[in-house]
Amino acid sequence: MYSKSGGLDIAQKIVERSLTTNLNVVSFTCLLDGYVKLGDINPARKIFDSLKDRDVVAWTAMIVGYFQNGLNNDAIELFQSMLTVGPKPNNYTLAAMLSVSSSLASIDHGKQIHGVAIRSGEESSVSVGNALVTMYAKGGSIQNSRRVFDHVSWNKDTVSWTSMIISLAQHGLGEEAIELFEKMLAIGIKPDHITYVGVISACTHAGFVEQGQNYFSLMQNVHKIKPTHSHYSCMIDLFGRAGLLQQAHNFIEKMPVEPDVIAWGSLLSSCKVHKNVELAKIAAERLLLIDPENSGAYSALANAYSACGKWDDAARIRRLMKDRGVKKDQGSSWIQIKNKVHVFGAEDGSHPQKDVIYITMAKLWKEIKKRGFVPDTDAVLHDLDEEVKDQILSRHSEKLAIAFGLISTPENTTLRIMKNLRVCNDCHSAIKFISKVVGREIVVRDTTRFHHFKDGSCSCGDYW
DNA sequence: CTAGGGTTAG
Repeated sequence: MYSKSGGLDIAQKIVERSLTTNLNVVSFTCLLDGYVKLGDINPARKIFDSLKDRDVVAWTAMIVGYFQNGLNNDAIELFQSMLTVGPKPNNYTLAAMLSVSSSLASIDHGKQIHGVAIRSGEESSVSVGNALVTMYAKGGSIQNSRRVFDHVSWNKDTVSWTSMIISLAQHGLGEEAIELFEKMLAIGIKPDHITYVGVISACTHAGFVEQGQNYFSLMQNVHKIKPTHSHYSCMIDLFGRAGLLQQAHNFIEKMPVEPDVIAWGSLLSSCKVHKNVELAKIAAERLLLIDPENSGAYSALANAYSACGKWDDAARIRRLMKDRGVKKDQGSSWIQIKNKVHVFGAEDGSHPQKDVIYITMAKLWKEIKKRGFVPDTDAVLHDLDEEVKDQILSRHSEKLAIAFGLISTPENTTLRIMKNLRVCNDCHSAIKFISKVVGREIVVRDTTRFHHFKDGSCSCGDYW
């Protein structure tokens, strides 16, 4: 029965357990956890429901199970019933719930869990502290991350330092991230392979190519960490974003492991930024060999062609993509106003206040163009009239979310926007202007990082 | 038996 899909391990675990303990909560929680690891959440829940004496570990295992299988709402629901009818959450439970919070649209939930952690005296537990640092950073407040890191009295370990370094890097504070890494080394905390992913990526986003290379050597020679695919990809990204495409290409061709999707994807996106069609073709072809379903490869390749006006080639790629049935993910942005999350797609006409939103955006669009903003019509993938392109750009989801935020909040309020994809070039430039025109701070969360727009510039220093 | 940190892209 357990012979397939790794089930043998579970069976073995149970047998071992039942030899050393009585066959009760512990063994069943072990079984529950086994199902969770296989992604079989329903049988896991059945076991949980059938348990008579659920202890804190069983509750936590079930909550974690939901989280790891992407079922945030179920995790939250179960945690809430744990608070009323279950045992007191421990540091494992709270750390897991903070991870759940990190992936939500609003920071409020995370703050509530922080409150629970303080009241139960778990704030200074390492795992809770680490999760707090990440939760606040992903929620947009790097200040709060730093506050936890610096002022909560706790025994910080490698994960703590790594979390803070990565958080700083994601907020465009590459120099501070590197400073912190140096401090970490100075006081004798050992970096591990993930620390180095963060450090090299910090160098990448700060444009420190040479320093990134030095750290890559340090990692191998001093800390004896063997580079993984992640590190090689980080290095390609380091060269590529800096525009050193030849170096990036050399690196990928001669690195000692087979380049993966991320490696080629990274090179491809750099080719797009620096408009190198020839290399983009090579990268995209190699990428599609490994992963023919990769919508990003088609889009990026089409994008590279569009960027230099090769419309026919761009159209050919889009057709190929369609023929192969590969779907492009739709971009969407959302903003929380009071207790409601408002979601926008590109050219979204579904919001009840769409008219006011469009009018607001049109006004802003005019105003920022007057101040020198030039729409990046190259970013539009089709061969259309400039005027139509212009309108498509002005209705990207993040711009609509911002327009809505502006009319729904008092002056000077910081706007916090979330987006499911990377912010496009045009939006990035437009939002800089908007922040200046309306005198507001606008924080936009990408899939992976933060942009703090203020007074006409962005924290990423346009290096993202 | 339960926990915390990750690089590309759309």
